[in-house]
Amino acid sequence: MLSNACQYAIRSILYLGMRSDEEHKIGVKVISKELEVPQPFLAKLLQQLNKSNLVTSTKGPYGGFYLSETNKQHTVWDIVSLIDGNEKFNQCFLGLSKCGDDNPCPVHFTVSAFKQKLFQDFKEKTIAEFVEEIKLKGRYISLKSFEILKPDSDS
Amino acid sequence: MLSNACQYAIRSILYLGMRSDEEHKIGVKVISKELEVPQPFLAKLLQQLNKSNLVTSTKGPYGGFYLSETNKQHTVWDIVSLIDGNEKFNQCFLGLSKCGDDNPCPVHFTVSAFKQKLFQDFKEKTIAEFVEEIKLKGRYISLKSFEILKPDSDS
DNA sequence: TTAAAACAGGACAAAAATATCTTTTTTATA
DNA sequence: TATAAAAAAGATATTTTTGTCCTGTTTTAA
Ligand code: FES
Ligand code: FES
Repeated sequence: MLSNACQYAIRSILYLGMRSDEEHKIGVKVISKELEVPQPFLAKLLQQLNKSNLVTSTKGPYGGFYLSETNKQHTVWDIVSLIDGNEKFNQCFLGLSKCGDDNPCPVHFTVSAFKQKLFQDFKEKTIAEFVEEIKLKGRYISLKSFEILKPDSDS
Repeated sequence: MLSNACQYAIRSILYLGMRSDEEHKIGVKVISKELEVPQPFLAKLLQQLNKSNLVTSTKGPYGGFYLSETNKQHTVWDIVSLIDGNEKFNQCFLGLSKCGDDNPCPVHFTVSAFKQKLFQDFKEKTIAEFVEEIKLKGRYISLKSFEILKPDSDS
């Protein structure tokens, strides 16, 4: 449903939301290892995210990526629409040119409710809120290193 | 979510379910025009579907594709798993290697319920039942030619 | 001042998905 | 039996997505 690029982007941003701030920047190398994402590909992605103000970066020794408070006020939807385009959740599941209650395809009513819900979730919840929930309820964004993102594993 | 190929396949089969039987076969040319799907690509697809017994075909003049009664007893899931593989609805929305209630990603519980539901729908309902519903409730599988698939438009 | 660390940017490469073309086989029927 | 219509099959082409490589630029600690 989402492209690899988009999945990488979301996970990276959530990761940065969990682990970084202006005093603790994280380099591409670390992020790509932790999340098991191809490094050069991720580098490109982060560039793009940086340009669109979804992440912040600084160069030089001790440089790296982090989420500023402003960055954290963005939503997952901002990521999706940047990477995968903003028609992602308007499209018909069977590829018809128009999706709507007035000309529903055979699975429209099964799919539609869900799309709405997910869309809202993505559009309303800020990154900050997602991060909060991850910390609280324990969600995973990497399988490699379970512990780093479990609740209570952080200071 | 589904590949183009898979969407084409589902729509073609539903179309055949609506309009064809052993006495009324339909050629690739017609199907591709009606559904607005690239012809040679569809031809390949139908070959594949034929091999897997999801559609039936005969060569020669007055030949074409149709759904036998056996074909109609298959499910949409059979199509999806053939074309897109049977992991399609087991995969994590964010691309994590394992998807499950025990190690949920941040959107797992939003997505999971839906996936279950759609999966069931696709797995339980036969093509015949889908076709029935299309006829009864009026569902679209092509936008180009609305009328051909609306209820009451057929004999 | 300098060297290393890190991001930035452009060009390139590989793989997968999508689409097309050409030839062969089958078959109804004139 | 010849012919034409249609699918089957295999080879090829295009596009998109994904991934890599190399060189440059900025920053900063020593
Ligand atoms: S019309 Fe197909 S999902 Fe809405
Ligand atoms: S773990 Fe991500 S969708 Fe289930």
